[in-house]
Amino acid sequence: MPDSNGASNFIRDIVLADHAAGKHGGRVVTRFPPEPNGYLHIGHAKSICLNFGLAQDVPGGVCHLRFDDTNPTTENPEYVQSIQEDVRWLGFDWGKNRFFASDYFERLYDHAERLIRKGKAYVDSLSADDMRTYRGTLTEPGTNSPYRDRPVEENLDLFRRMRAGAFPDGAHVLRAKIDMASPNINLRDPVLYRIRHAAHYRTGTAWCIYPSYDYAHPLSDAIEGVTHSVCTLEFEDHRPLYDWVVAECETADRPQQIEFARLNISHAVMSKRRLLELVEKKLVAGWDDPRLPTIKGLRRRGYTPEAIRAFCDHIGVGKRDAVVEMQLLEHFIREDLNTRSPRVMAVLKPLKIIIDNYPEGVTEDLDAINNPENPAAGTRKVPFSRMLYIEQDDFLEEPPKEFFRLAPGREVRLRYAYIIQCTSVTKEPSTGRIAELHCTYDPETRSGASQAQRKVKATIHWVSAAHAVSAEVRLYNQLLIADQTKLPAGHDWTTYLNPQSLEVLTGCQVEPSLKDTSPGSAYQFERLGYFCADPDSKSGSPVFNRTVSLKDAWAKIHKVKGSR
RNA sequence: UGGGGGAUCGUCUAGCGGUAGGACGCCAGCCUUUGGAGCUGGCUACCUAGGUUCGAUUCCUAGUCCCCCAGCCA
Repeated sequence: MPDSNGASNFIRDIVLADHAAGKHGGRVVTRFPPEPNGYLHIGHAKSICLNFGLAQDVPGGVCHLRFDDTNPTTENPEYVQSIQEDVRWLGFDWGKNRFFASDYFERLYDHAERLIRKGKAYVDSLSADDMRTYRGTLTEPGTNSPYRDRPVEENLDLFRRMRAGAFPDGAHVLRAKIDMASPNINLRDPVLYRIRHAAHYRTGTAWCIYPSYDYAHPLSDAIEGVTHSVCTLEFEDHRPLYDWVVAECETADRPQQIEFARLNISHAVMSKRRLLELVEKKLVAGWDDPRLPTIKGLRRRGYTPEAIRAFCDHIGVGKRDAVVEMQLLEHFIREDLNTRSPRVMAVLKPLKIIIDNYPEGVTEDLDAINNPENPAAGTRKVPFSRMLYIEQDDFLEEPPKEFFRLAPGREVRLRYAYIIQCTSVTKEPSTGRIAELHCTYDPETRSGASQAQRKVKATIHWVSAAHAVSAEVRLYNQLLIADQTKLPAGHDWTTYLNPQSLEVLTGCQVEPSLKDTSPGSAYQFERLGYFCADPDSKSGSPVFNRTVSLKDAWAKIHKVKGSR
């Protein structure tokens, strides 16, 4: 069923059909089940939008937030905290339905003993290496472990002693007794429990055996009454095992696993392993570095939850591997910010100009439109005075044919102000670099005045030198790698990172209205792009992160396109 | 050469028996107190080969290619 934009969501179709047919008694319960071993990224956003969206699609639908914390060595409370913040920030609410797989450890254990009694699970004492050998290969069947036929009582005794801490790590595991000859390797007696003498961030040292994903996940779903358990494609092979666990444990609820294709974004580092490596090697400032596609990184860049949700809605939910272009994500943040972000003037690389015929000590407050797309945003006053800054790129001493901005003798309009003419160029004696420009202005050309309609070939932005606020601007690129899916074997992927991923511009001049900007708010700097006042900046002066440039703005500026 | 999935514009994605639509992107033009935004027009696709059919992207058959699986990770 196509949504407003035409993107498909086959899982929604299934859920809607099940709901209409009265399956599961008409209940719809989904869950977002992150392992708290890292920060959430845009790929998780797809899953979050999907699962919470499904619950919203039917009356009475609910979506749980469940932490799949069955591996004590990788998980910690910081991640739990950040995950919750991000889900909320994205605009979703799990209400009272926050769960932890670790809360089910006792019940999971009970079910395991029952499986043993049913003869459906056994304690294996093979080493990890031997177990691998016995498992066979993709093309050859496995072999039964010599421990496979241990009597139930011995299994029970061993398993209880495993729990009691009688054995070191790796001495034994609990395995499901299914079929060592199955063509599906996941069914060749998968491990249900392993011994790990490690402290868990929630259960401490209460346990030294921990359930595996394949055992804990389906059971946790069933315990919570989840009806539709949505996961990614790589778990398709696990579905028979998922169903086996649910069936053999004879739970009241029988959840259904449905798989979809995970999100890939071109040129973005999306694997948790790599993100963690970037953070740990301090190649980025942290999980919230604006160069990362983490939710927190996107937030610092000025991405809005609305834009991310619209993006997730647009890309659809299917089963084919797909790589979405970064430009599509950027399109959605532009579209969103275009309607809501105020336009302001800022000069990233200042060039001082002096209006020689403008009186000294005089300041005019000129009216500027806050958002042409939204008249309700109103206007603001921008101070104008004798000494101004313009963008270095807006002046060329020897302009080529196609350059229509300021040059010696040339006229140009200052946005919301006057038409000025460049009369002379002053250079630094030592370096020969341009120090400042002298200009004259035409008083009749002020906005609204008699000559205001006079046409000139270009309009440029500016700020008053005496009133401007000095700011730091950080131009972030995404961290690029050559091809995230086809990294040559044996290469250190970090060598593929974009070396120009961060450019810090100090001494930028922004209009005074930005002096006390609220953290996290986004602006459109005229012609320069969208910028977000860094939500977490500790600096005294304003710091702006580039959200995304105006569409192709940089390329066009440098192309010095011809007349308009 | 085992099993499980998947193949429609450059990219995502509709159509599921009547010869392909949308979005991103790109190109051209219009407009503009910035070249942004907006507007107009254009661009390129049904994996291959057979078959069924008046007619197939849609059905059948055989291939091809891509992805996933041999953690006591999730």
